[in-house]
This record gives sequence, structure tokens and C-alpha cells, in this order.
Amino acid sequence: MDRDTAPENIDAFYARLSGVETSLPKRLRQCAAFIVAHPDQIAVSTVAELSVSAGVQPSAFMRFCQELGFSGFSEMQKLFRAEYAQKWPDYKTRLAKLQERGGDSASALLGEFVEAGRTSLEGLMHTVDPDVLDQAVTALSGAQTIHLVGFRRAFPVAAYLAHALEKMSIRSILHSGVGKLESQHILSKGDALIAITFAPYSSETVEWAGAAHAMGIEIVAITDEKASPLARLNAHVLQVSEIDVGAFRALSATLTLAIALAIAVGAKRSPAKK
Amino acid sequence: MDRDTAPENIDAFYARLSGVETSLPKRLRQCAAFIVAHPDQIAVSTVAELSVSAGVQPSAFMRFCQELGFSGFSEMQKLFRAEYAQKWPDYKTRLAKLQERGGDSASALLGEFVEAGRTSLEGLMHTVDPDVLDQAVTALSGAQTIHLVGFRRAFPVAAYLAHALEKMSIRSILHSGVGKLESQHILSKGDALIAITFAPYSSETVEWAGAAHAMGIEIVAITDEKASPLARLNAHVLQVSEIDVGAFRALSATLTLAIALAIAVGAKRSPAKK
DNA sequence: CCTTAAATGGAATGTATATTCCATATTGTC
DNA sequence: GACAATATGGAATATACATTCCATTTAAGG
Repeated sequence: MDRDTAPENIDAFYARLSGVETSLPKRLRQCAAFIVAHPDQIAVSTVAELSVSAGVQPSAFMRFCQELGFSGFSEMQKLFRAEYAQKWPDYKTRLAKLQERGGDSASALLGEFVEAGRTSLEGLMHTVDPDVLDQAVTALSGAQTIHLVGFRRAFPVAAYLAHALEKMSIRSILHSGVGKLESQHILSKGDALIAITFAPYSSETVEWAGAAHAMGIEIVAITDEKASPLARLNAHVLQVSEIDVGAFRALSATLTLAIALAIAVGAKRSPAKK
Repeated sequence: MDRDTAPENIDAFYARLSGVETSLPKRLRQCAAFIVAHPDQIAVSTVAELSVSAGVQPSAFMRFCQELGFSGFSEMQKLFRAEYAQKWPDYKTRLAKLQERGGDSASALLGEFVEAGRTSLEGLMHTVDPDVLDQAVTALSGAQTIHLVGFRRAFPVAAYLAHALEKMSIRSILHSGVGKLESQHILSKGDALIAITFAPYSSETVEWAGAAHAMGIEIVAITDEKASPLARLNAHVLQVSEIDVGAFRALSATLTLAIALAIAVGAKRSPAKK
């Protein structure tokens, strides 16, 4: 279309990009993909750097820029540099402004949750005992099958663990409670259980843990208090405390703990890979 | 002091700066003042540009850089570029190092994820457009029923939204894909759809969005790229970029956005409560 | 007020980086 | 399978930029 007039701002750029993307040759599409995936790099990198990262030749990158209507890379970079300078009056000041403006604007709320999340994450390093974490990883990496149990607010965490473990080809079962079809009889010796639960503790989760304990199955608990009912079952207790915003709690810290746990297990199982 | 060894990171830079600032001649102090006031400009500007803005000659700026221990401006700029780029480029290499070092890798890994999460959260304030967020909240709070669609890695987010909305008695349906029993016929006019999807985009999610768009249903997209396929469907696009650690990405930022969105909708529906 | 040292501005130089060019490879078409 | 058109890689060139140099000005000390 208008291959001779350059986009004037980032949005126009993306608009044009998605317009031509399909009709682009292989290498140029690689460039497009790279930019979409790493838009932050453009402002602070050279053509040479970007082209290695994207796996193409510098000249290909140049052709890409020109295909999009720019005179060359430099002109395109200008766009990203402007964008960059704009968004940097950094988030601290933005947060401050938001909170002044107070109000229940959605982004003020978002700001609060961001702050809460950041603080919770920091706290994670304190509440999780490194030794217990190591033990948990060891216990899990020796397991035949890892059972995942978590309901209500804890369910997303269990679901995420299921996804992560599956990606690493680690045998795991997400007990979703759908149709009440599954039961604790599925547990067998040599398995392990990850139970995620927060106060007030759902009875189902506690039951699962009880059943597992009875069979001598290793239990890893992700929970919000040291004194959770799972502590009595010789579980490896990983404690997370999320800061709440109003009546609600986010899950950032819990999910972060979960992914770290999953990957540590994956790494331990196949140190060679990855 | 050590005028011949360059600061290795931004913090060291500022430390040295405040150390020598008072003993600096007039022009060089101007440079210092400018940098403190506009740190965001350094990464994306040339010496010439900066020196005009600071009201000094390029050569003065050079002397300033050297006074601080750098070989020149370029070396100093590297620091500022790294500061920005550092966050997003590869955690892969850092992870690799961690695995070599072995040791207490589980908690070191956790540390990595905590850092990645905190940075991603900070990024959230940049990538989410406040106006779009407001529009999204408005669109959702007017809806009869909110449909939640997200698969694979996005599923936990959808599940979490379902939980949060349910808690606030907002009618919503989590389309889990269980048994392939649900279909897009359940959509009806006046509903809204929250679609969560990350590259590579699952075709199912895109189908749902397509169906919704065809019916004139409002779509809110939580996604990781501006140029996602949902952008073409008039969706309110909320962009999140999570930093990846190895082959995996955490979900801290995405979940934080989700909860903020949910609660903002809840607040808008019943301003009294909250 | 003179002398000396430090600081400054602006032009000259060198270098990193963008950009172009062309030979070669790849793809599509008859 | 041969031909044309398009795409690609890599080296050659141009340009923008950082850096240095030096003559001139300003400040400091006696």
C-alpha cells in the first residue's frame, strides 16, 4: 500500500505490521516476529545486534524497515526511542500520581495490586525456608506421579503446576474435582502430592493430604500459614504470604513459588537437558 | 578516587556521582544535574542531543563521562542501555549459570523467578494503557454474562478470574474445554468475553473471539503482544509482557492484571461494596 | 595586577554503525 | 525441467557519531 510513507507512531507501526505480515518473505517475517517479541530491544540496540538476535542478516533487517515505509533502520528506531522516552518517567512517579489522583480509576487499582505483588514477592524469599524447598524438590523428583490438589483460589495454582510439569514431561495429575469422578484411590506408593491450600482450608484438600499421609506418600504443601493443618502430616511446608488489597488477595507470589518448584524438579530430573 | 575504573552498574554510577558531584567544575556539574533529572534520555540519545539539552558542549559531556571513570560516553551509555535491556534479555544465560553452580539451586531459582516477577510487575504499569483498561472495565461491567476463555498457560488465569468474579457474584462462565461439551453457541448478545492468550496463539481462543466478534460482543483480550490476532477484532487489548526464565514464563503480572480487572469490574457494578 | 593552572568551546579526526550493492541462491511458473 | 522473478547473504561504502585536540577564556594564588 503506502510503502513510501512511514508510520508516525508505534500504533500505526503495529497496524501496518499486521497488515503486511502475511505477505512478507521468510526472513522479513522473522524480523517482524522478533520485533513483536522483543519490542524493548529496538530502542537500545544496533542493527547488527538485532539481526543476530533475530537470526537474519543486517541487510534483511534493512529491507524489512524499508518494506514498512521507513527510509531505513534509523528512522524506525526513532519511533521506538520516542516511545521509550515516553514510558520511562518511571513507574514510581506514575504510581505516586495515580495514588494522588486517588479515585477508583481502574489503573489506580492496578497500581495497588502491582505494589502488593512486588512486596509479596519480596516476602517470598523470607517465608520460604531454603532447606525445606530443597527437601520438597528432592521428594518430588523421586516421585512416580505427582498429584496436584487445590481448590477455589488455589485451583489456578494447581492448574499452572499441571501445565508446567506437563511441558517438562513429568507425569502429573491435576485433580480438578470435575464430576467428582476421581478419588483418592488413585494414589499409589511412590507418588507424591502437592497440596495447595489457604485459610480457610478446604476439607477436600485436607482429605487428600490425609489419604496420602496414610500411604506414606510425600506431601509438599503450599500454604499461607506455618500452622496449617497439613503441617501435622509431615508435609514439606512452603509458606507464602500474599499481601491483600482490600478483601482480595492476589496470587503472584504463590504462582512464582509454584513455577520455581516445578522447574527445580524438572532440572533435578534431567540435569542434562535444557 | 578510582577515576580509572568504570562503575559496573547504575547504582555504582549514582554512588560515584554523588561522591564527586561537589568537586566538579561548573559545566560538568550541569551534566550531572541533567543526568539526574533525565536518566531516561541517556540510553536513547546522542552526545550532541544530550549536550544541547544540558546546555553544554559535547566535549564537556565527554569530559564528564571520563571524570566518572568511563572511557567515554559510549561506555557510560552502555550502562543505561543495559539497565533497561537487562531486564528483558535473557534470563536464560543466568539460569544456565545457576545450574552449573548447582549448590542451593532451588532457592536460587526461586530468587530468579522473584526478580523476574518483580520486574514484570513493574513493566505492567508501562504496557497496560490506562484508557484501554478503563474501557475494558466499562465494557465488562455492562455485560450480562462474562465468558472466560484461556487454554494451556492461560488457563490458570481464566480459572482465577472465574473464582474472583464468582466471589463478587458476577455471572461468568469458565470455558474449560472439558469434554468438548461447550460451544460458542452459548454466547448471546449483551455478553462479554475475556480472552487470555499468548504466543503461539491457541486456535480455540481465536475462534471464540471470532465468534464473539461476529455477534457484536465486547472482547477484552489479555495478551503478550500488541500485534496479537485479537487486535483485529476490535478487542480491548491489555498487554502484559512477562520475562521468561529459561523456556518458561511466570504469570505474576498476568494474574495481577486479571485480579485488578476483576475487582474494578466488581467495584463499578456495585460502587458501595468493594 | 601578574602568573599559572584549570576549564571551556569549537573545529578536526577516527570509528562504529547504517546503508547499499551485487553475486548467489531460492522459489514460482510455464 | 528451464526460465524468470524474487529473496538472500555478505562484503563494500557512506554517514553519523563519539572522541580528541588545541587555541582561548576564566578562575586562583601570590
